[in-house]
Amino acid sequence: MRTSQFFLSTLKEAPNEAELPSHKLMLRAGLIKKLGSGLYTWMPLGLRVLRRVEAIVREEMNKAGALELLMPAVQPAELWQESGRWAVFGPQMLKIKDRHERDFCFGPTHEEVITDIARTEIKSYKQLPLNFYQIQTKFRDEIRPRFGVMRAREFVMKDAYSFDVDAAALAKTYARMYQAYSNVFTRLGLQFRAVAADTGAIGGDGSHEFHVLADAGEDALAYCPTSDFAANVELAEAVAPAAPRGEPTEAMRDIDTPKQTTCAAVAELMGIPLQRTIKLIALMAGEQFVICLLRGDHNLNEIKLAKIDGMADFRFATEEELRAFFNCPPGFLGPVGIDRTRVRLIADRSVAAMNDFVVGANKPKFHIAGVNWGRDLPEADVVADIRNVIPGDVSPDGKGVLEICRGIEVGHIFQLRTKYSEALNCNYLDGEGQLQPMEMGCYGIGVSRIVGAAIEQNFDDKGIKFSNAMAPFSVVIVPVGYQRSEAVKTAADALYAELQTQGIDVLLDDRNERPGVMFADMELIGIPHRVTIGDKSLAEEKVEYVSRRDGNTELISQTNIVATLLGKLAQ
RNA sequence: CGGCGUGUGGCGCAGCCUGGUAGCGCACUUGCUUCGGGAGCAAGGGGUCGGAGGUUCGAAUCCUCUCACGCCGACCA
Repeated sequence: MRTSQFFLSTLKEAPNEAELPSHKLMLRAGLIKKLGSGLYTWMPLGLRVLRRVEAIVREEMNKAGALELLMPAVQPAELWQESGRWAVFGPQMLKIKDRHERDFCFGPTHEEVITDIARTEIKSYKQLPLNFYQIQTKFRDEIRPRFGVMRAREFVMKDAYSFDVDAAALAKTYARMYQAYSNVFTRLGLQFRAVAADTGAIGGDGSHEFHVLADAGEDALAYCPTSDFAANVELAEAVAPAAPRGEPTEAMRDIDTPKQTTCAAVAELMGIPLQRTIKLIALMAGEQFVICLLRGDHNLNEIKLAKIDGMADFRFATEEELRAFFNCPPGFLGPVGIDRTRVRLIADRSVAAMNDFVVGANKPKFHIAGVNWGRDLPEADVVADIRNVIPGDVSPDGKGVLEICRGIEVGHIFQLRTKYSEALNCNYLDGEGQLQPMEMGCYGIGVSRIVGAAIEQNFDDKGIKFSNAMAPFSVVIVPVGYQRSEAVKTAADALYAELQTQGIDVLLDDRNERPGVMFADMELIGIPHRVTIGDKSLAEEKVEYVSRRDGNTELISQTNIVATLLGKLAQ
């Protein structure tokens, strides 16, 4: 492609709607253009990137035995009413009516449609297993669209749905998808991690999220650098302290804390580590007043808490409820001297193992130090893991210490089991002629989100650094003086033609621009390999090669440049 | 949904407080010069100031309503 025949629209300044580097760069490079909140046009340059991601996803899905189809983006309400999700999905679903006032939605996902296909098409175990996928535009009316294509309302997703005869067969399909996903992200040249994800009501170890590692990620991940453990922070187990609780060594005493209403402030005043303080969180579970105790440096994990018996439906106590129970303002609350018949006390495992700790005194402007279980207050009613892990915690697999990083979720694989097949009567006949619900799995990849995530992970002050696999063009030829020097024009045209016959996606910048403009544009849009052709080096029958990724420059003879580029692209 | 903020040529902004000819940089067009890191000079084109209503002799500017967009939040005392 010649730039004179293409459409480039680069900007020096980013529109101020963008916050994240990737979002700014995508707008500046002219990859996308915003139409409305969460709605983006993929401009010709950006579409080339999107298509390359799609192509890799498609190849790996096909290789894993999945079959591509394409379902309607608009779906009738009846199917969703049948599965019960018409009401459940809520305002995230864009609902529309046709001219007959019949209800439809713009598909936020396709479980219902695919299950309908399966239940009418698949009758026998002999037809299984099957795995269908599509690359489709979805619409989810996000509460707050942001970060450009990373959290858009309309987006491109690859979604696959598998059907197996039983759980064991599903597990095999699942493992194959796990491998396919790893292949996709590896081929795209991304740093990623597969992490165990929350399986919600279905349970089991049947779900993994694939995250591209980036500081701007919306999810916090806990991982162990010395093993392969990785999990969403909400899900990672905080291992119980190995050492037994120490004996009391201090006497209980009041501490004057006139203004210290937080653990951190109290610890600072006393000159002690935050780890010796305990914070109290008051909740209501139905009519039951509940107190949770956490170490000062820990945070409550509501997902873990909700899994404790009787805590499925809890809420935070109001300030009135707090005052009614403690007769004390927030900021000085503690578990000592309270009426334990009226409260359920849940202690985190780390709290249960503490001695000589500091808590609120239940009177304004005072805390108590030197507090000990058994001696100063009865043991907790429940001891459980109710906190988020923090860096430095022991890894649940015992093979090291946890680190926390941030990630952008770009893939999610899930063993649905029979949730939808039972709801929608999606059954097959087994070898004994018995009707069985199909075992389903679903597997998503955020195709358009990947483009944003990849840029978030690979950019510098000049612009985007695309990998060979994702770049809109693999090589750009920048002739210096294309319109003035016959030698330059001849050499550039010859190289351009040769690279094209080699099947390389090459861009020839034949604009009558100054070199600086061409360099800056090509760096901004992230073409990984640049060949500069000018009179000076041509005199020695050489051209200049520059790598966008590391900035290295080499002078290469004209006879070797094609081979050199082929080598770079094969890496 | 709640809080805050922003809407002025394609992009980035000033002007608004204190009402009186709509401005700057980038981009765009033409000419000349320049030509290996976002050129210089000169001459141009392009804006119902988000929309509606109101106050006023006069509104980008003041008032009311509305729409769009953005940021933060929806949690721990």
